[in-house]
Amino acid sequence: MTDPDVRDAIMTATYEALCEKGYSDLTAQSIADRTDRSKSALFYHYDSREALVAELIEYLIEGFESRVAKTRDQPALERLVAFIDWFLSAPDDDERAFHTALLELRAQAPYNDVFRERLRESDAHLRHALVEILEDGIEEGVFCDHDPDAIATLLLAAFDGARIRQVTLDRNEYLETISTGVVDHILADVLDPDAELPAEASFAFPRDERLRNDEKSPVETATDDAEPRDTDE
Amino acid sequence: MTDPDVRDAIMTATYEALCEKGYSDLTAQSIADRTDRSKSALFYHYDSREALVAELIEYLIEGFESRVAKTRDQPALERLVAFIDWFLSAPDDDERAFHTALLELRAQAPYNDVFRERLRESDAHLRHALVEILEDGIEEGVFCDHDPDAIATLLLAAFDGARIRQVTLDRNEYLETISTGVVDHILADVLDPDAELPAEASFAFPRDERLRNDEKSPVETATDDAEPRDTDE
Amino acid sequence: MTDPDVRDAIMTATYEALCEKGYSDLTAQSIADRTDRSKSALFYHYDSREALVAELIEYLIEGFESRVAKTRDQPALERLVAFIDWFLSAPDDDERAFHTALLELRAQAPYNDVFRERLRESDAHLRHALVEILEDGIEEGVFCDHDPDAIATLLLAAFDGARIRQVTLDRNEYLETISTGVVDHILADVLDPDAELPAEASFAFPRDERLRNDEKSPVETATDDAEPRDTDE
Amino acid sequence: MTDPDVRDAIMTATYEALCEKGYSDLTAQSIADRTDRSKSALFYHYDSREALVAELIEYLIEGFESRVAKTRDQPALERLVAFIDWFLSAPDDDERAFHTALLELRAQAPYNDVFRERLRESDAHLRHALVEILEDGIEEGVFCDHDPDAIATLLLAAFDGARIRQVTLDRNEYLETISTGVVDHILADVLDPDAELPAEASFAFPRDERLRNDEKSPVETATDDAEPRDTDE
DNA sequence: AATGAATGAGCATTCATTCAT
DNA sequence: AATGAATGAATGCTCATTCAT
Repeated sequence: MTDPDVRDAIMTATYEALCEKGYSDLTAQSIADRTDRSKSALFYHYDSREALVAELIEYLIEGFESRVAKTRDQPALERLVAFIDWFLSAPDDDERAFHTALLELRAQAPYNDVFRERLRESDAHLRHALVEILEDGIEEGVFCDHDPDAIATLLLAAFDGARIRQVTLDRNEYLETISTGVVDHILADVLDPDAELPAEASFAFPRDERLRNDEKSPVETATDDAEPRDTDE
Repeated sequence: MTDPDVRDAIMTATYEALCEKGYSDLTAQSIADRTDRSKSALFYHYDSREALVAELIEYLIEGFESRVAKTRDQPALERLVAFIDWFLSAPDDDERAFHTALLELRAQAPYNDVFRERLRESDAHLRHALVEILEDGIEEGVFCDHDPDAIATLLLAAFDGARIRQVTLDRNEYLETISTGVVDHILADVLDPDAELPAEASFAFPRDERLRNDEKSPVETATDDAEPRDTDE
Repeated sequence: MTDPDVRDAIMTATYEALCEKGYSDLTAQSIADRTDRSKSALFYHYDSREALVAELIEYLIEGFESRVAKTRDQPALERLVAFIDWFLSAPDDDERAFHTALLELRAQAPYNDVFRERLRESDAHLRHALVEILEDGIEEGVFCDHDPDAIATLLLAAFDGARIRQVTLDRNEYLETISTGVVDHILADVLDPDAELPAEASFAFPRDERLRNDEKSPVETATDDAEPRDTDE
Repeated sequence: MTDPDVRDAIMTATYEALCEKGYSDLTAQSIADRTDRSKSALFYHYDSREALVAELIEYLIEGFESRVAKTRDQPALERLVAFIDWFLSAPDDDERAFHTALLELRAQAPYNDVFRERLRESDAHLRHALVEILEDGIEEGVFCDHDPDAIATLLLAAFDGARIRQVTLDRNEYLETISTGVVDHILADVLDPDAELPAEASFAFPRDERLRNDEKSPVETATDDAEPRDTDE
């Protein structure tokens, strides 16, 4: 199978191209451009453009898992607040671009079994992370007894709905309204009367370090030098 | 301006093509095929494929508005239950196809000013309809005093999040969980202690009659894989 | 046959559209836009777009003839200088646009019998006008005896060559070089030793008054209102 | 950069297609048809149809240059006569087709910066070749002292004007008249009294061997009217 | 492992022209 | 005399994918 370094390189390129172009404008060339390999190399390592993107979802899940793992030693309430924050605070440009592209990807899932399967897996991990927080919180006594699954489902729906509205309508203001609503109407019902939700997260849910594009190397777009295209002799 | 009958015909065709093909596979030809006109006729009436779709959103808003109007004489609680039902009950195949296509459209909004503007308008109408119900309910005394705008925003987020999960992950089960959660955790907080949410809607939120495809005339083309989209885009 | 006023209107519109768009971008619509009639009306009066343009050449010839007629009472040398001036002085923007478009038209002649026939006719008139000047000059004694036909042919070639270079290479400087060369090397040979070519024309070769676009009515191009194209409902 | 053989093949195909179809009927397909490659291959090597044609002009210039180089050892008067002959003798069908197409191209220059730039370059080379002849002639003592630049400009104008009339009006007879006129009225003035212009060229200005279409392989397509363009654009 | 070259299928859009009214 | 609506034919260009090397 593909060398992990090569995989990293291709996945990062795919991620960046996806963020910059969006899914429907994502071309094999635009991925290759962000790589020091050729377009053909992509197809050598992956069967199709679709497979490339499916693999990216997988890659992102792995990243998510390892980041969740890093926070497991924190108290449940802290983790919950960090999670909400991660989901519902106004994104910077890079995050926004990613969510935008991810939404496009999700929108393809109904037509694409492979994507759907990967996204289900991703959903499972996300839900699991939240359920874990809720269960740990019950154990820690900061949550009253409740059905963590059902609450997680409801929370994720609200979070997702917040995001889709923010991204598609360009309305950041919804995020805070929903964040407040979630706390007041949903979390209020599961929080132990003696516990209190921290007003602010004591730590930030970590970013995926593999995808940090440290050096914003702008990809030349005008004259694509991957192809001959000789204008002058 | 285009003859209303022609507009109806084109909009219906656009709607059907969109549902069957999805947005990214929506071609001018696929719309024309569902019309007794030629592809060129489409461009005679509308500037571009994009304009055609933008107009469809407008058309759907008009339909939504007139359907909302029809329910204004109902009591607030009934309307609320009907609204939730409309949003959160398991869709039939046609509805599902529509939601799927609509999600694709929304996913394009970040890249497309025209769509975004239309979708904002659509969002405003949807929110307004919900706010209206909540306000009427306060007046009728079935809701305690609260901020209808904030609650509407929260509800719509939860609804939308439910839908996107159902559609993209093919998980109908989420719908009911979220429906129950919404009622128990959000509506419970705004319902007047003396009032009770009907267990079931006494009327169904009406469908858009203009788009009822009575006769499922399968479009046939030579090499056309008549099957609704399947693999990848 | 078509009412002369209508013909004038259509011909003027054709002329203007041709100048503004060039021949290869000349569309029936662009002509109709410069008319208070519809595109269909054009086809009612003329068989085809080609016929429209062919008729324009005819129309221009008529104009040329009547302008030549106006100068027949002038002395040959004055007429010659005016003619050279008309041909070889730096054109203003409108003239340049016309010459540019006309060149395109001429370039189509090898492929188009109708155009070729009309342009031959036009050439004949032009040559005749020049020959007439030369013959009158011989009679007036300002030219020594020579073959007016041959000289006219040579002069027109030089003029035309000057123009094509000026227009296609955007090199106005060629015009003066050639003008001087024509006078020094060609006209010097036919001028009577006692006669002298005026340094400057005493009158300007007249313009075609029918085509003076007095009011530069800018044609709206963006949203063509000749078609429905309803963007919003 | 594209393999020289491939470039040759594509340029030859472009040349042939241009001659046969003319510029306004020149389609990417018509070029590909004259190649053993696909239409897409064209776009792999060149950015656009326009770039293809621009490159052809470049290619022709290279050819011209190398052919000029081959004649530099001839005496100036011989070269001049060969040059005039090349320009002003009645063309065979292939040459005529080429001049026709080239005229169309030149007619596009005012609208097309890329073409204009290339054609300016081409003009510079042509002028330079003529100036060189005149300068060499002065040095050789066969021309009296004169301004080679001005004379070259005048000659080229006359030549070009002769050609455009011949091509667009289908009047070969003009060529000889102008040829004679040029000799009698222009060259007579610069020729040294002791020198004499050869009545006939001792060698022919060479053809571009790369473009010799040895085997007239008629391109066949299903509905293709194989006949060279005929009616209107 | 990697690539340069090539390709075929696909698609939005334009436009001269027609025709019923 | 005139038009709005409609159309069919045509075309440049894109892109995932293949394959010989």
